[in-house]
Amino acid sequence: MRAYGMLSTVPSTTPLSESTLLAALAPAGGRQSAVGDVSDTAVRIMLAAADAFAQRGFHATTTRDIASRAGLSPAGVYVHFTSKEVLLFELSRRGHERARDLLVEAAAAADSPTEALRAIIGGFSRWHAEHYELGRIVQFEFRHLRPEHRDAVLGLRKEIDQVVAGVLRDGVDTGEFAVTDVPATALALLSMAIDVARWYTPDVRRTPAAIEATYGELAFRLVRPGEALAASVLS
Amino acid sequence: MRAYGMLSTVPSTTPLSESTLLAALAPAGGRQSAVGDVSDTAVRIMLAAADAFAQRGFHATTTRDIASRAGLSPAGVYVHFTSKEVLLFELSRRGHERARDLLVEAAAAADSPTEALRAIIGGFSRWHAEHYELGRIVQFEFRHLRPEHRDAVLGLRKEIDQVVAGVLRDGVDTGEFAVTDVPATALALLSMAIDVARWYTPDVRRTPAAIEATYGELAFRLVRPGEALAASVLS
DNA sequence: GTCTATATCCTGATAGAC
DNA sequence: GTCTATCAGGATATAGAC
Repeated sequence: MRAYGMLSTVPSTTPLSESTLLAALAPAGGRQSAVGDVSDTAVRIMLAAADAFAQRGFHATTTRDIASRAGLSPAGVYVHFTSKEVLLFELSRRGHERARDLLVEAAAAADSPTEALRAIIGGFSRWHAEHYELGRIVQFEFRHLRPEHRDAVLGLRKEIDQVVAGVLRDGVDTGEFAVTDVPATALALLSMAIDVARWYTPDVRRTPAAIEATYGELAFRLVRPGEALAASVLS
Repeated sequence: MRAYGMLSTVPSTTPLSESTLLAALAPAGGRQSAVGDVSDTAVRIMLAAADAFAQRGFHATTTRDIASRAGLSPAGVYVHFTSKEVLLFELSRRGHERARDLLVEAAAAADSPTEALRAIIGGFSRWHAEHYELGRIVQFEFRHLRPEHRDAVLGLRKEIDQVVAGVLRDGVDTGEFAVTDVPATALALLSMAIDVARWYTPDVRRTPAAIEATYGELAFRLVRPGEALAASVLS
């Protein structure tokens, strides 16, 4: 994410425009089944669970719910996932990985910290709208993971933090940004994007594309230098 | 919230510095019992439920959990609240009312839109840290309310939105702010503050007071005019 | 790999004594 | 207003036939 322009053959908008939950679960180059190395039935179960978890929450969702949405008997789920919590973990892990990949790719493809910031915060916000179901699971069902699974996901969350903080530091170095507290600003930027998953529904008037543009712009406003500082940089 | 300076005898920091969950549940002038018109036992139950709901979520909390934390038998709860969901509603309603009151008072006590914005976003953020338990219930357990209770709370949420949007419009009118999309900016500002309840715990290094200062400052950065616009206002 | 059937335990809420 | 005891149903997960 520091080598701006080096990977610019990867257009930053392509990975951000996928619109199905299935796409959000799939790794970038997956091919064998729809989602990497798992069976189609397992994918059907994950999609059913994602739907239910996002709609009602982890603990309000029953294994019978998931099974019947996936067209299976209650017992059929356990051939593919050893427990309901493991199913949550799989969704959470894949969702975090996908979100992180989007950020890393968008940052790498940008030609400047300003472009990178717009791309990552705009793209992250759009992702939380387009995939608001998976986004809710990733962001709001986290605490229902068992400790070992929580720890695994925490590592991915730190990577996401680091992408944002890295772009901010780069922009401070080039003078494009004036940020007094990089970790706090990174956190606030992520908060704006994460919260999209809370309020967004397909009924809402704003489109994911509009959200991308608006939040990319708001992100830049939050870090741009003020009048005095801008003047000193320009002189 | 438009009569800046009219209520400046009410210091804006007083309502923001209360630090117990009990204080967050109490209406500003309540006196009879600790929390308005309800019995001490009902308050004990609400505190126990708030603790449990914030820690584990509504559906993962059992009525036996709540009862034992409140020092009651499982049946004892039902004398004071007719169902677990009604208990959630009471917490949610009181929490929303308290948060709204803080915003309204902080906005009214400020001498300018700039001060008002710092006070409401800083104060709202601080509230979500100091009362992160009630904050989580208010912000993240909302969907587990029954439809009629959700509707009641939705009205309060709209009032909160309106306070923020009103301050933004006032600042645009005076030229202190340059905001292209008031509803979107109000939403993003609220997102920053709301998300504090998700990540804050007492273990975290930032204090609620530091969060208030940081987020008040970030809020202003998001709306301040750019160089060109600032110059035209000053000339 | 999927089913039917079921074990085992837990859930929200209530009945009725004190 | 609080208790003990309990209802009636639902929860996750497993056993064993096909």
